Parts: sequence; C-alpha cells; structure tokens
Amino acid sequence: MTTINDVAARAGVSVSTVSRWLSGQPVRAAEAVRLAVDELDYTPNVMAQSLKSGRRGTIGVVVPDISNPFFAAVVKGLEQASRELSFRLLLANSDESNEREAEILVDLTGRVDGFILAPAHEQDRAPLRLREAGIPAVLLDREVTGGELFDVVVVDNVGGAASAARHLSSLGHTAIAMINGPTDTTPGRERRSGFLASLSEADLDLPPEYDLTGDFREGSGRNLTLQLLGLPQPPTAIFTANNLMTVGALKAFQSMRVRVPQDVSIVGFDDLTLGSLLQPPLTCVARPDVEQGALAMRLLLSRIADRAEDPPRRVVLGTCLEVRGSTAAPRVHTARHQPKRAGQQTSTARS
Amino acid sequence: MTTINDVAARAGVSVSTVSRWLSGQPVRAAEAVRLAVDELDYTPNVMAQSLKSGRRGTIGVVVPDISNPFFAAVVKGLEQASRELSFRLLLANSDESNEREAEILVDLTGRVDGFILAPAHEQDRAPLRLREAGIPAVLLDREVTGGELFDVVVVDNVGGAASAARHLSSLGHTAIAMINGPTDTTPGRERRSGFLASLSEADLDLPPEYDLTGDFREGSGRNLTLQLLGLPQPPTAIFTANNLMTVGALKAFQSMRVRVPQDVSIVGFDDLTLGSLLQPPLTCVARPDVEQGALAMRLLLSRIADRAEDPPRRVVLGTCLEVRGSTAAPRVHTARHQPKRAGQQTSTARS
DNA sequence: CTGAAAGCGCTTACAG
DNA sequence: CTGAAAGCGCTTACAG
Repeated sequence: MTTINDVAARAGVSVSTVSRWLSGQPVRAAEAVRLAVDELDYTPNVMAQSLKSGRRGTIGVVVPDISNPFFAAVVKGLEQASRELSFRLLLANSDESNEREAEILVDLTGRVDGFILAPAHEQDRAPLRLREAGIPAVLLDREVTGGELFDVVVVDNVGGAASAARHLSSLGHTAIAMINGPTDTTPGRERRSGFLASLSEADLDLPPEYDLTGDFREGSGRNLTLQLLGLPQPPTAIFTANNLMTVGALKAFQSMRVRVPQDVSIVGFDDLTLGSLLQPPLTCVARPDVEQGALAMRLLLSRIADRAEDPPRRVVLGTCLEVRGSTAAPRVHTARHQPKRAGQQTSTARS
Repeated sequence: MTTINDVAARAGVSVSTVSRWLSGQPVRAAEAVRLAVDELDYTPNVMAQSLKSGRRGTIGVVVPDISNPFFAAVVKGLEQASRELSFRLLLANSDESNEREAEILVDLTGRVDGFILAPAHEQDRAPLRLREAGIPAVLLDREVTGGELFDVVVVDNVGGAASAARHLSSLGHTAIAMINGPTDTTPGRERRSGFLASLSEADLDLPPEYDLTGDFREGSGRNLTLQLLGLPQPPTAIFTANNLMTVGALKAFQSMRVRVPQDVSIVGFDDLTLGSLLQPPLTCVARPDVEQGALAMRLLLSRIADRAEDPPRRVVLGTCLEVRGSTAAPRVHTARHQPKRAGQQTSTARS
C-alpha cells in the first residue's frame, strides 16, 4: 500500500502539499506531485480521509422490500442521483420489520452522512433518534409520527385512492371492497382514508366484511381476495392498495375462475410491469417511482451540503388513474342468486 | 462525540482495556467498562476501527440493472446473507455500461472487503484488476474472459436455452426465431449456443433474419419482435433470452394484435411475476434468484474469512422449463399465405 | 504557497 | 489480565 508519505518523498515536497494538491488547492509543485501520484499509482486511503474529515460520502438507504418493483425502481433513482454528486449507497432491507429497521439504523449510523428511509411503521421510534443525533434524513413514501422535522417525499395517497373509489362508484358499483395495507403505515392509512372519503361522497359505505387489511405482500392479497369471494354477498368491485396485493388478487381470481370485469372489477394502487398486457389490462393508480427516488436523494444531498437549518421540506407527488379493462359496470347486484337468470348470464358471459 | 478515552477515564481503566472489552476479550473490570459505555452511550467510531484493522465490514455489489426484477431478487438474497454475517452492502448500478462499471470498481475499492459483481460485458478488464489487487470477488450471473480465478455463481444457460429449443421443435415448429442478449455477455453467449445446439440436434437452423440480438431491455425485445412480425415469412415461434425482452415481445404482440399461441408461440428465459396470469400463461425457463444471491454472498464471505487460497469455486444452478400456454403446435407453415384456407383458420382461432 | 506538527479515534504488539 | 506507546493514513490550523 503506497501512502501519501511515499508520494511526498518521491515528489520532494511535504505531505501537506500532496494533500492540498489532492483536494484541488493550488500548489507550486503540482506537476511533480501529479507525476509521483501517477508513477506510484497512489490512491488515498478513504478510511483515513473519513476519520479526519468526518465525511463519509455514503448515504444509507433503508427500504421495506427491495424485491418490490416499486422500491427497486426507487433505488434506481436514488443510485443515479447519488452518483451525480459522488455519493454511494449503503443499502439495507428492513423486510417490513421495525426491529430490523432499528438495528439497521444503529448499524449504519457512523458509516453514512445521511439516510433515505421508508419506515416499516408510522410508530417507529428509531428514526426520531436520527434527528436527535443530528443526522440528515429524508423519509420516502412513508412517514413516521412525530417526524414533522424530517424532509419528506411522498405520493398523494389520499387523492389516488379517492380517484379509484370515484371511478368504481361512477361505474355504478355499490358493493365495493378494499384490501388495504397495514394502517400503521402511511400508505395504508392514507389510502384508506382517501378511499373511504370518496365512497361516502357517493353515499356508499364500507361494511366490515368488505374492509380488509393485508400486509402489502402478495400472499395477503390472494388470501383476502379468496375471503371476499367466499362471502354470501361478494363485492362487485375490489380496490387493492398496492402492486403486490393486486398480483395476489389476480391470482386468486384465476384460481377461482372468476372473470374480470364480468364477475368483479378490480383497480389497484401502483401499476404493474405487465399491467397493460393482462387480459383484461389492469386499471390502476399509477405514480412516479424512479423520479421519486431521484428527488428524495437530491433533497437529502442539498440538505447535507448547505447544512442550513432550513425548515423541513415536504414533496407530494401526484398520481394518475389509468382506466383500462379491469373495471366495468357491475351486473345486477344479486344476479348470481337468481337462478331464473342464470341462463341469460351465462350466454352473455360467453358471447 | 464520546470517544474511547472518555469511557476509559470514566471506568478508571486504560483505553487498551476498553478496546479489549469491546472486542469481547476477557477483562477484569468488565462491569465498570460496561457501565461507563452505557452511561456515556458510547459507540465506537467505525472509521477509526477500519483504519486500524483494515476491515471494512462492507461488500460492494455491482449489478447491470437494479430495476430488473431478477437482479432485485438477487440483491434481496445478497442482503439477507450478508446481514447474517454482519456485513453491509454498498450497492451500485452499472446500467449495462462497462465504463460505468470500471468507475464504480475504482470508487468502491478501498471501501469494501470484497465484491459481488455481475459484469456488463465478458471483455471487461476492470474486474481483472480486482484480482491483481488481491480483492476477493465473486462473479454472479455473468463472467469475464480471463477471470478463471474468480469464484463464480451462474445458471445453466446452455441447458436452459436448449430445453426451450427442444420444447419448440418437439411441438413441430421449424420456423423458430431467437431474440438474444448481447453475445459479449455470458448469458447472451451461452443461451445462444445452447439454443443453436439444440436446434441443430433437431436438424433445424437459425437463418440470419431469425437470429436477432437485443440488449436485454424491454425496448429491444419490442422492436426486434416487430421486425420479426414484418418479415415475409414470420417465424411461428420465438425464444426471448431474458425477462425484459420477453415483456417487450409480448407488448409487440399486443400492439400488432398477434395471437399467442395461435399465430406465434413464445418461450422466454426467466419467469415473470405475472407470467402465470397472462392470457395465455407464459411458457418459460425459470431459475432461482434470491437463492443465487444468497449463495454468492456466502461464497464471498467464506472466502474473506478463510483467506485460504483455495482453488476458485464454480457453482452452476439448474433451470426448469415451465410449460404453460404460450407455446403450442404451429399451424401449417405457409397457412397465412394460402387465401383458400383463411376461413378455416379464422374459425379455428375463434372457437 | 509551504512545511512541521498535532491529532482524528482506534488497535495492537510490547513489556510487565 | 493490564497499561504506555506507537502508529493506521490522512487533514488542517499554525507559523512562516
């Protein structure tokens, strides 16, 4: 390992001079230093630099599920934006667990200059300690109670869910169910409230048996959909509150040979890679992902650069309802309970 | 910032003793040290520890595209396995660019104890410098010429592609096309050779107009499929060499209203999240992903732990052909050029 | 612009 | 088991 001392000796200057040259300051023996660095193939020891300067050049990124396509896209945006300003990403997966998240935070603190965090739950206390410790952090996609002092980049969950509810009710649905994420997460809480508000504007309510809570993963979307389908009065439309649960719902439909949108309409929060390729194509609430990551990273890095105690910034990104083929007007509500109409239904369905 | 000196003073011992206690060595004043650490809420400075010990506790991970679901799953496996042994992940996205990859490698060297690398191209020279520098690295999913000394975890590309070709030829297809990835990548080269070998076993060949090369991204899959569809003699079956290009092909089919499998059969390398939900469900060559990541990480960490110069290890994971609905026997080869049979075709297709 | 010197916070032989 | 001391490789006032 060649050190700054070797370079200094070779260039015939002091280590101070080499250090200055490295940091871009004007130096008389610039050429000699450059030559020595080249010949010795010298690279500064990053750990030593960090120890002295206190800068780590690294951002901690904590997401609940890196294999969720939404977060994968977010991480792509984070990586791009961080690269532009010569920062690196220390990535960790909390697996939707607040314990794991807390561990990660203490583990990474001291290795990073700041955090991008999508907390597992809104009640997580661990992120608050970041603020106390004066470590810059921006919350992404999810917030935390008591975290008013954090910079935040989120999506308009309320508006997005409301647009889904409005769409379904305007089609004439009255038996509408929701498969929501945990209400102790920001998306779960906000999508629920937006959906409910929009339903009640249409004078509809959400009976308990239609008001289901999953965990944002595929399995729960599947199981809760099966549960809905088994009801004496199944809903004619379902809103699934994120991409993975939508996938689960679609798989449940397939296994039960339920036809979309003839038997049931579905609208999901989040688009799917193959959403437009499905038969029928999926109606969904789309939103930016890569851009959200890039935005959050720029916000964090500017916060780190100008350590100014500017007031916390809050960015809310818009959603877009993509109306495709998985939603349609309901059939007469109790149709499937009227044997005399069965023939008619069937022929309609097969035409 | 409280330091080891503060703890030593408070506990009434030397810093050596505190340092020993921290590293788990037996110490007489253990209780006093523990108390001081607790009261002072002391956390060792990681940078200082690294500077002295030379250990960084971090693994560099370089993938071509983090938003590709395959690599997202791999990263999930990498993260899990690294966590088990108290290592962290410095993640970077080379964006399929070898220049970017080379930059990343020099940027991360000095910050990590080893690399997990999926090289952009097989001719990349940058990874070889890792070996020269004595930095442990395992190649994942992709290899590099001259990299025989690296540990490697790959999938049986040849066998997987061969099974796809065998499947198509056994269905009776003779006009089979391939949309491959760059042949300067391991998957591109090997999937091509496996596919070709299996075709020639069936006495089939791959004419130039059926032998297309994309870039493993969705856009190229789409464009090349459109190109195939525009041929005077379009193929009756297509093999797409990765998940993203398969998505592109499916979108091309949809936009051209080409019916699968009636008009054309498709088999893709890699399963898709919604693969089984498509209409028809996608026939594909499936393979492990999370497990591949976990395996590669364990290999690397064991290499770092026992710095033993064991001979390089090479792990080849198996694939599994999932026969679903997107492949079927071809219609009579020149059917669409025989107007007299058009009526028959149509009625068959609609039944 | 420059060099000598102190020090960032730790670990690790060394001698007890 | 323990402490004093050297040193990991750098950066940064300090005095010229």
